[in-house]
Amino acid sequence: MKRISQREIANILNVNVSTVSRALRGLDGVSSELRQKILSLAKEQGYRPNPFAVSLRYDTTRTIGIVVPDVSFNHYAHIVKRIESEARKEGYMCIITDSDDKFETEKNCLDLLVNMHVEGIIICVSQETTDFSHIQHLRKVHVPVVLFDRDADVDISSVIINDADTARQVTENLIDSGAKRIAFLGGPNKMKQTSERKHGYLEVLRERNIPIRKELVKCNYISYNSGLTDTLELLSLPQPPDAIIATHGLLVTSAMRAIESRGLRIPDDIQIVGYMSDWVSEVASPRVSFVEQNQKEIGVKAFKLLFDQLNGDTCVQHVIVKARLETRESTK
Amino acid sequence: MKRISQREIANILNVNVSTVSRALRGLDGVSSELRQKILSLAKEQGYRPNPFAVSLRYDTTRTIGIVVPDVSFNHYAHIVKRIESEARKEGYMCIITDSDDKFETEKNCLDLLVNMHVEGIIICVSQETTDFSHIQHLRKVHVPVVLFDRDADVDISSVIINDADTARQVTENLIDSGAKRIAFLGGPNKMKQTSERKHGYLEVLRERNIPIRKELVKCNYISYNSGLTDTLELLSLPQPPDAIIATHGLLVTSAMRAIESRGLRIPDDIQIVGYMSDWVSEVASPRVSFVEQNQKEIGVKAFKLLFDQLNGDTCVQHVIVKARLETRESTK
DNA sequence: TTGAAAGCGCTACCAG
DNA sequence: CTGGTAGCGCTTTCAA
Repeated sequence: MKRISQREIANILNVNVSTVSRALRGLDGVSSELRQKILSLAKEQGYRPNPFAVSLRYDTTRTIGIVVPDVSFNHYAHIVKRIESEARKEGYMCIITDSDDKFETEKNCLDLLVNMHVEGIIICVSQETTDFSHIQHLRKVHVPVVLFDRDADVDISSVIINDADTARQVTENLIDSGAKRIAFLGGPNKMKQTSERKHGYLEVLRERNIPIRKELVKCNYISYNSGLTDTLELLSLPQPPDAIIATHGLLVTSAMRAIESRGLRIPDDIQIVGYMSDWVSEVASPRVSFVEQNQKEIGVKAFKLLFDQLNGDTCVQHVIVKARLETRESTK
Repeated sequence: MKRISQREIANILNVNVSTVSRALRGLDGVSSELRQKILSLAKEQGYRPNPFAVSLRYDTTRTIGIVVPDVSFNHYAHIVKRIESEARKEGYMCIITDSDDKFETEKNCLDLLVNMHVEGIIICVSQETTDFSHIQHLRKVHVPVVLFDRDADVDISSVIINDADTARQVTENLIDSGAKRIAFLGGPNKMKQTSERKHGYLEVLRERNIPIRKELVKCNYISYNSGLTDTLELLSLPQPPDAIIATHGLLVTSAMRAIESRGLRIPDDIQIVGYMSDWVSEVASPRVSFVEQNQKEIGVKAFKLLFDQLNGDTCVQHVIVKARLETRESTK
């Protein structure tokens, strides 16, 4: 019981394939009785158009590619899920790839996607990515690209949150609740996301005349282990921090473990605020005050930007999705 | 700068496409100098084979479909990620769909996948699914299927964990640590996964001569809210439970919230064990004793089962991935 | 060693 | 209203 094709339907009914094609697509030029016969046979035999033949014919794949540092990470999983559903509404399929937050793997992902002839790509670059030439190359071969979550000073459309601004909110909030020595736990300094957030943090410290102590700023590779190590170092300082800002979910959870391992209480001994998803904040105990990033909107906007480009819009757009601090129990 | 095709290469070099095709694929029958010319031109022009033409030609799509109740849920995200990487090793692409844990959406997902002419499908059915005819239908149209995580008494290959056995381990462990009134928080009774786990739980109670109190067994729709409601009801009983077994991540976290809202302490006032991913257990506080489900192995085995079928193996296999209790801080 | 032609499933165009 | 045909990019078979 193989799948039936238009040609086979045509043969059975002794008509031409082109007639079958028209009938199946509801085009004019087929008598209604013949159309009925064709449609009912197609239905009976479970006819499904072959999308590969259609793609080949139209030279269009109706497929887009997604690259994320880790699909199983809550934040990205939610964004990807939303991009998918938006894409499907417009008849696009998604190919999802995982760069493992590594530059080399990211290049492989893009290569795979280009091989698959995707019509566009939505990507959150790896934390290692400082050279964007592989992405800019995509535009040369006419593959529209949208960056999200992490962008850079390149001429490519992007969707990010108001990074510096949220860091300001967080820092001010901590100061207002009595924190004197706020530590900053970020990603690599070369990531614009990190530098922006750090900038917001430093700005507020300056405004409030709080001395900036660079031993309280830890910007290293983002991973659970480095978060653990960095936090333990912070807690071992002669004057340890009484608050921590962590710019990534992994850094939040690892920092909390480090704090716990030292027998300190949150928020009494030390406060913590993280950039993390609401759901993870809710699971943690105490619930973590967090920067709500609205993954749904990021997903929607990212697809929209790509969709516009797919439809011929050539201007580069930078969308800022407003994120805001949500206080829970890890701050005073 | 359009993508270049074999024909164009052939035209430029004044040779035939078939020669180009052979050269590009490294087949015999091309002089090495001509092959060199072809390869270098292809490279220079960034030639990429059109996978749609190849698929059409071979009548094979090298694509498989995945259906899960919620891609953004940690447990499934990890399994999907693993299936993807296994599939890629064998040259298969994955189309990932999300049934939202609903029967109707699940049918739509399958329809979409069949339309895309996937060569096989790996699916975790929704909690609403009791009728498996839509899945059995797939076999009629020669689309191999593998169930995972949740199976049923149907003649389809599957990968699940040792459900009843893990429930036994959990129950025994709780009894040994002094629990007298163990509640069971499960999914719908019609789900085999639930009934198996419940069976293990009840069996141990009988063996240990512990009276079975049916008000301690709550098997309803799986959701955060129902978990909350059910747990609050449990805690309001004249003789509330001193331990809870929760068979789904959502039920674990909601139960913990309910417990917290009543001002009870874990594990002193009430113990809890959950079927959840290690990562979520690690984030929670106290760390939750959990049934380690080894998502990687589930993913690997699920793809292997499908791959075997794709290669002509017709026998139905049921694989049991050994899960085991990992005790943390939520039990004594 | 190279070329020519057919065909995968579908659609578009032109003819009857 | 219906049929015939060419062609999307690729591979395969047969012929030169």
